[in-house]
Amino acid sequence: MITLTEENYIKSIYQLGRYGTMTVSTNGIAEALETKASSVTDMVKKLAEKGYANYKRYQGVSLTLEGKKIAADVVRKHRLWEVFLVEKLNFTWDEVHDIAEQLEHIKSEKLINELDKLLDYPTHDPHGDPIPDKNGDIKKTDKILLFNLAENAKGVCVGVKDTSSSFLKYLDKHKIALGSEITVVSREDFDDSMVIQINGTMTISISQAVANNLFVKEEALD
Amino acid sequence: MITLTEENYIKSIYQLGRYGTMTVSTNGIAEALETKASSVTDMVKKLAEKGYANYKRYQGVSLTLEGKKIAADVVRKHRLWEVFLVEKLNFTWDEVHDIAEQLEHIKSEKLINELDKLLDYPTHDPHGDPIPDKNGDIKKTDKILLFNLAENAKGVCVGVKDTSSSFLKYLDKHKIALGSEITVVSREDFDDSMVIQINGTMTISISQAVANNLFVKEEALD
DNA sequence: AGATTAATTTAGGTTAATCTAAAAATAGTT
DNA sequence: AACTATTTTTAGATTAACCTAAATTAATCT
Repeated sequence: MITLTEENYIKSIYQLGRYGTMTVSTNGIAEALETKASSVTDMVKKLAEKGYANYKRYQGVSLTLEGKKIAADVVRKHRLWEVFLVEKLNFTWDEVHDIAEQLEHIKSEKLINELDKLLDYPTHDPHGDPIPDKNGDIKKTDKILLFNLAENAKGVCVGVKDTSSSFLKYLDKHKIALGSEITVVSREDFDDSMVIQINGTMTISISQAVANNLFVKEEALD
Repeated sequence: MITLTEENYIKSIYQLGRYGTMTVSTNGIAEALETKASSVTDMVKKLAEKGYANYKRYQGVSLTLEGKKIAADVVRKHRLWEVFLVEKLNFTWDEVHDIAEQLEHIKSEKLINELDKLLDYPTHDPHGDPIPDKNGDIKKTDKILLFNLAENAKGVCVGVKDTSSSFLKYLDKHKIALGSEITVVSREDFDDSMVIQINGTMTISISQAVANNLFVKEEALD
């Protein structure tokens, strides 16, 4: 049996280590989970004993195959619930994270499969993040940060890196949503800000912080 | 802040004490929660300290107003989720209890209100139990046990007392569901079994155990 | 390479929720 | 009313998850 806390640690290791492939530091986990490094050491030992993680002291942690399976499952549930909240219960994308954080731990295979069906098998959550399938596989898209688009280049908004409520509300305010077409009108060397046009209409100036937290899929120029 | 465990104890006290009005015994709670009486004593003290329960040693427990509010809220969530599982996710009434037991602890007022709306404000769960409203009030129906129906009397099935999977599957097998019309054809003094007719067609003999776990609303005779 | 800094681990302790076994209070019975 | 049985409570331990402070290992920088 796996506890809720263990699941959260495994999920963190999975996400910090780019879907479980890389090795993760004790401090990194501690920061992500808002806990202390010493607590992480304890837990990581336990996860290793249980066969969910590979761990040698001072060498960082990674997940075993079994650990990755568990992590992908939790992430799958988290993201499906987020879709549910937005699609069926009128939540906005900045409201769903904390609730999905609770719902991701509900245990029932039938529940999650039926939810998947109800939502018509979505591939991405409301923030554009991919939803792992039943086997834990995720479809990778070739998204890049808006910051890396050249002047005059065009892209479609496909995701956000920062999912904080304040950032998402900022995007809402400026009518930037998943699917919006963004054109880089000009870039400013001085402060790395850029002027962009949204869906061919509104033109605004955005800071480097914004451009570095918005994923786009680049489009061919006309 | 209230913990998951505290919520479960409060819910038990609420349900064992007929929606929080009566006093409940330590052993009763222990049995309901499959734990030991000594654990119950500890927890009940804590609940009293926190203002959720009234407790004097050796005198049993009851809920304060605040405790009742919390309990009703948990029960409301449990039953709404059960409706959701059956109505939207193709679950049968014998499958929903354990999952609702997990879902009832999810904390989000908006979530539960939106769920309520999605389900079109149901008043009863799939087993016929009433769903408390936002204020914790429940609509009481004048249901009686099938066992208490006289010969030739008619009733409509409105609920089950035993919600175990085996009992619910028994009912499914004999095509007894909420809303079914049941006529008492005859009663047997010897073993307290009775012969009933379901929806004017199928006639079967049921044991006292069955008749004592099925709630009906009596109908006037023709 | 040696010294300093940073990251990680160990040691020892705390809290919530549980348990067993023993003691105390209540309830039931003659 | 006294004795017995049952229920409930107390006392003392255990486990999971956490913490602080000190010790250790690794990384970085002259």
